[in-house]
Amino acid sequence: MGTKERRLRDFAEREQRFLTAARELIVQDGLLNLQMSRVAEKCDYAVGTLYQHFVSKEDLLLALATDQSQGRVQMFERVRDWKASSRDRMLGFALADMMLARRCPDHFRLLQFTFTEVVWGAAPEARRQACMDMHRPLRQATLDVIDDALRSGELQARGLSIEQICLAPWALAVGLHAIVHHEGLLEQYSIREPYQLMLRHLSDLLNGMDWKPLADTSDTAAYDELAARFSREVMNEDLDL
Amino acid sequence: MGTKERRLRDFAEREQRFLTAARELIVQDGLLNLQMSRVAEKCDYAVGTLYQHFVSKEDLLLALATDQSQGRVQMFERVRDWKASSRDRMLGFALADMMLARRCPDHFRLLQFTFTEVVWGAAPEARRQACMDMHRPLRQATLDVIDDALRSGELQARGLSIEQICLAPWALAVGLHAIVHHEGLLEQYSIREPYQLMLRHLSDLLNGMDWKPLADTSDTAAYDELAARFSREVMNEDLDL
DNA sequence: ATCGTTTTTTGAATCTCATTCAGTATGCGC
DNA sequence: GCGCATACTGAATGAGATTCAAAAAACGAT
Repeated sequence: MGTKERRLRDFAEREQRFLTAARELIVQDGLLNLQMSRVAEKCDYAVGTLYQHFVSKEDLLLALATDQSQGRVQMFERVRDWKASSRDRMLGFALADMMLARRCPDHFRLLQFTFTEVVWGAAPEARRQACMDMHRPLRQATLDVIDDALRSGELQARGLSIEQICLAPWALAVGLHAIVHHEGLLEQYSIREPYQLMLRHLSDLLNGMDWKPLADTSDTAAYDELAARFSREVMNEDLDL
Repeated sequence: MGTKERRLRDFAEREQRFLTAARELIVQDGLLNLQMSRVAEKCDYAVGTLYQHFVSKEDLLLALATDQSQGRVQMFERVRDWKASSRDRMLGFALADMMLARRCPDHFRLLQFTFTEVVWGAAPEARRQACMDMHRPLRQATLDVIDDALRSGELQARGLSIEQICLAPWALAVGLHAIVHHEGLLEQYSIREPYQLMLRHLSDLLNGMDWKPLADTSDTAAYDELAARFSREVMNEDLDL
């Protein structure tokens, strides 16, 4: 019976349309002004139909954040499989985020908001689980690279687990995204290229962890070169720092 | 004319009572369930009176976050003035945050929420400004320590401004707070003592920046010792890691 | 102390959405 | 074409933030 399958496919398709509409509305009017009825209207459906997909607004937001993360996950996996040193791949994760942040800064803002107690706590358990599941490979990619580094001897565990090691670059990245997307903050402190700076700080951190080969972190040309290689070999695109 | 002054004092006092009530309600029922009418009721005032102080819920939340930051600012200033190496003082900032996070984890959750586009963008400009003003000395304390380090030669700028250097530990801290306060996340990855780990990662970062004197970051006893000294000399209290 | 004026407080009414659900339509097997 | 099941609809509901006209309190001059 193919009927049921088609139904399911249609349903999934419609869900995507809702998510796309929501994304567009957020870009247009800001997260602040997102209204459920507008999302439904934009897709020419009644609100009730929208609520067949998402039991609440928080549910929708978390679903959107999860959906948007797909691209990021894929990027991270490509970075993991990149033919580059473990160290360069760690920087590669940061480069991937840089690209993404350029392409759609709203994604990180949404992520920040949905991870807030208010939204996360109000979303249904199933959706939270789905969000975690979506992010698992992203995290795994990072852990894999750390594991590679340990195995190859480029990095010493010094008593830490892979997860514990991972916390450092992870926190650095999360923090930077939060700071960057908090409008008006960085301008005030006259920091122009936060993500470029981020590469350097991450590199300093890796040096501090004694992650071989150690780098001269003040060599800005090296970052440009790495970025160029990254866009060529990972993105097949141009990325101007 | 003392009347006007007294009015102002009373007004400010009442504002504090509203903020305290809000804080208590948040602790009790969670940020999610905070209601303006409850805050007013708890103080035996009508909602309208509450709205004389805060033009919106967002305004109240941001005011609360700002108010709660006072203690943190004072701590940071005490750390800056601590008779310790610039490096230890940087770790001291992290220790101060650790204490605060223990005492009232809600503070960081609230901060995270208010810095979200949705709240920040909906709060009135004046309140945003007040929040920034409150945080300025906090940031300044960090910048001062970095400046000390540069002057004493414990740290080399290597082409970066003080603000740019500051971004690294700042992002690390913000990121860690965000991760820690996102419930259910760390447990999943079996990280038990994130803040303790944080000290080590921060220390690694400082090593990577070549911040003298370089430390053996795997020497956990050293952190305990530092923490003990911190509680004795900065807090005059006991802090168990 | 009394009165007119100004300021503050009040809380019921209003308004804005998110959310629901009784009614309607549509699809499907017979 | 019929009857059942499933999906869709959007007006009605509900929760809670916000407003504002009326009431009360504070003030200050007489």
